[in-house]
Amino acid sequence: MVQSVERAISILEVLERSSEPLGVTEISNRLALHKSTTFGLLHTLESKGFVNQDPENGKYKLGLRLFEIGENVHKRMNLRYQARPFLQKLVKEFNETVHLVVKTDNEYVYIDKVEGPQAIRMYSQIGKRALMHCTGVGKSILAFLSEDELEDILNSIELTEFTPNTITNLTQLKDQLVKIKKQGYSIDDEEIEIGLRCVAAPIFNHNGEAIAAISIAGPTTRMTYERIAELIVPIKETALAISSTLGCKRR
Amino acid sequence: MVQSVERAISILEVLERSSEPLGVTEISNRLALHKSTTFGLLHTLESKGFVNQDPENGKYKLGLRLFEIGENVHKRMNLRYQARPFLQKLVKEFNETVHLVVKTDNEYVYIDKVEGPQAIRMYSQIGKRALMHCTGVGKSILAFLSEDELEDILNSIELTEFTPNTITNLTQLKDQLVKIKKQGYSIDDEEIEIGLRCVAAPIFNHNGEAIAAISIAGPTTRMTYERIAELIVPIKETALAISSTLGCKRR
DNA sequence: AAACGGTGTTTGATATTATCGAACAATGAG
DNA sequence: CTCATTGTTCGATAATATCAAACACCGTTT
Repeated sequence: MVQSVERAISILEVLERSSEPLGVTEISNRLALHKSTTFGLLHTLESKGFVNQDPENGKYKLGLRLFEIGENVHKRMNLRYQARPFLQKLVKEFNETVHLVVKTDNEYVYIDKVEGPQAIRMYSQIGKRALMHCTGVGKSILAFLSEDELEDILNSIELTEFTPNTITNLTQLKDQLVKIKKQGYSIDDEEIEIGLRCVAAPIFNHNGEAIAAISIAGPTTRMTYERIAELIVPIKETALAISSTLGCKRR
Repeated sequence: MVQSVERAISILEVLERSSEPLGVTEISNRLALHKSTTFGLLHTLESKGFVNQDPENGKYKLGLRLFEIGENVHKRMNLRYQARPFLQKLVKEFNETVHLVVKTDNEYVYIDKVEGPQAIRMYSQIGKRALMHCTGVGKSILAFLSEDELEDILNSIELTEFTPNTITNLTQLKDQLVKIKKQGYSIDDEEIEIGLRCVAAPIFNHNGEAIAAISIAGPTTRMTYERIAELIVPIKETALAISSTLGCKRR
């Protein structure tokens, strides 16, 4: 491990967590570094555009170059761009927030969303992780993993309870995953948050592997069971359409 | 300057430029580094999620963490999120591609776009720079800069000719900027690319400073002068609406 | 106006680390 | 099985990053 690089990245992370720009001394205090060490690291990061210093008050913030590289990372994933029109079509048709989650290693990350026009919406943040055992998208990907992969994941996550509806029993979760695999979609029935319900379906790549999922979510006042029933076919169709763009042969 | 940090960032940039994952040896060759040096740097970057190694073939690519931080940078700018619904409304209404460009230091960067449904569209890349003298967004921000700021920028850019319509004469450009300021919008009339026309308007922050711009662009076959005339009021209104969300008092 | 406190910035000695040479492990091709 | 290439490891040391000390700058207080 290269300590200097670790320190530089720690500086980026401090700035990421901070809601406002920070000065050399403040960053040094937070990371227990000498001021001149911090200054040298910042100078290097600044020369590459990773941070910017406000000439007015000398404080530092994250630079646009990170956005450029980050956007490049995202474009590389290909999925968000191809999926975007499909998400927009769903929102247009059903007026509820639609999410796209991608599976990476052992994490599921929200990489896009198109919000519905309603004032009451599901809150989520692009770039943040999706929980696997108690979200529609999480369960719909889990259901299509190989048994080995599923075991690995189930051995590594905690079935934390968020609401009385959260599935915290492993056997019950597995049973539900079997059902989800059979029906081709999953429902989050107030499992992560009381008052929030969604329906989700998995997206497959050209090898037929579940690599992502989409969901339509909303408050239970609108997301009634009747409404959910109406959404099943469209969300499955949309997930399949996206899968097709990824080269997946129709199942 | 901290050499190790420079090297680590150079690795990220090599991976950014590469269309496919790269191995340790390849990265070392491109950066003239020793393999074990490169390996140490990659190991550190990987531990922080900045790169990932494909266990199948040992090759490295940019990691999702960069996307997370990059998205955070972007959210910090506030603009893209608040502007997005306005852009979507314009696209819905006029069926042409809409762009959002933000001004940072002496650069203008595309930070969002909503593409119209038409097959023939203006090509642009999020995160890339917008030219200042020959794009609608560029000119519409230039027109509202302070004289000092404008002089600095005009002294630093080259009025490169892209088409016979590109303004390459400084006096002519200044004259047009005066006109743009008066009318509150700008037009790119096949100045950056033959066959491409757009109308743009500036966005102001709470201090009344032009910090961004939006544009509607399309091929001249659809973007006729009649069409342009129809778009002026809506794009100015939209830019003003976005400015209002940023706290700008109506001018 | 001067003093004070705090921050950003600079410089050079040296403590510490990053580098690299050598070697090994792993893998795919022949 | 052999060979070539790449990824990975390890430790000596060359080179760098670190930090102590000091300075420049700026806003606040007296």
